[in-house]
Amino acid sequence: MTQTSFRSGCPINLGLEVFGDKWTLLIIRDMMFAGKRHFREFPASDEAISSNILSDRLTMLVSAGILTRAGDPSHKLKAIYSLTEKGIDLLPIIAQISRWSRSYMPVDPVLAATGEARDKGGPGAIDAQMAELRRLHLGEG
Amino acid sequence: MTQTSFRSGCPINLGLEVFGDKWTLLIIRDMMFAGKRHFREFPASDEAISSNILSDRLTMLVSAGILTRAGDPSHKLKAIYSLTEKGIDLLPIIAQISRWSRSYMPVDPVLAATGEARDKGGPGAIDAQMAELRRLHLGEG
DNA sequence: TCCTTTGATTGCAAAATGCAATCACTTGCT
DNA sequence: AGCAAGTGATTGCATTTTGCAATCAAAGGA
Repeated sequence: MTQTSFRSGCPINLGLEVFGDKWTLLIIRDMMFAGKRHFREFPASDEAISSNILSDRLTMLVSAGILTRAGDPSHKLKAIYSLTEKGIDLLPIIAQISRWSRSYMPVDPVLAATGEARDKGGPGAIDAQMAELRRLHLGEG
Repeated sequence: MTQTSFRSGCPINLGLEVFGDKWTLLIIRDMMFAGKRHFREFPASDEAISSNILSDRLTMLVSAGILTRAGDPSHKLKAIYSLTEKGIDLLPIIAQISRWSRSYMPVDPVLAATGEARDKGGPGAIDAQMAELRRLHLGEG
């Protein structure tokens, strides 16, 4: 009985059951845009995630197949988190959330700049960033 | 002091602070794809939202400017919820969540069909559905 | 040896969720 | 007029999740 029971088979619902909370996509954001790969890097963001929630979400994301966890060869206590293709493919969702917020919410202009540049670049800009993420995170499989 | 204090001015975060939970986007989904406009229609969905949470989210969505609430002229107790432009503009986010789930989650094929058709129609299909939602929800302002 | 860094875990208060029952009011039917 | 059904919620209460600070064991660096 290791089967998770979902509330429904609706695609919208299934996505929300995985990342429908206030923290999960911020972790993905930090990995994608700030290059964070180590546990202790995440609480440094403005939203200041606490370590218990961070630990919970990282474990969930690994078990969901969105991240992988590997040991750092140089430091035995250090873990390196990487995006999988499933994780990298969250970028279009994040880009749309960014676009929506830049239209309707009081965003910080400095933080909005990266999203504006991406929009200006068209669909090709997202594809390019996804290709770069594949290089960084799936480099040697 | 009616100002909500956000965790940060990051566009991703600001979106999550509004709809980053397991229910809000399902309500929007039901309005967009099932044409639901009345309180008692929502709990009929597979996920079976309970009335206290539904009430809380509808109030929040109205105060966030994503929905409007109007009385039904024929029934004094009946309320009609409508999407605003800000709400209609959530469709591209929902479409991306749908696309991601159809790639990576065990979606119900019947429920996935509408998303597949939308993808097959390209960006024009989303624009067309948004135009139709404007007609239905913003018809007479 | 001791101090720092690492990825967490623990304890506890506060908030959110989930579920069932109930509410005040209106409508439709007879 | 009377009464059942339908309306958008609210209430009470148990469970779960969140938020915050302190702490942990293992490893590395000096």
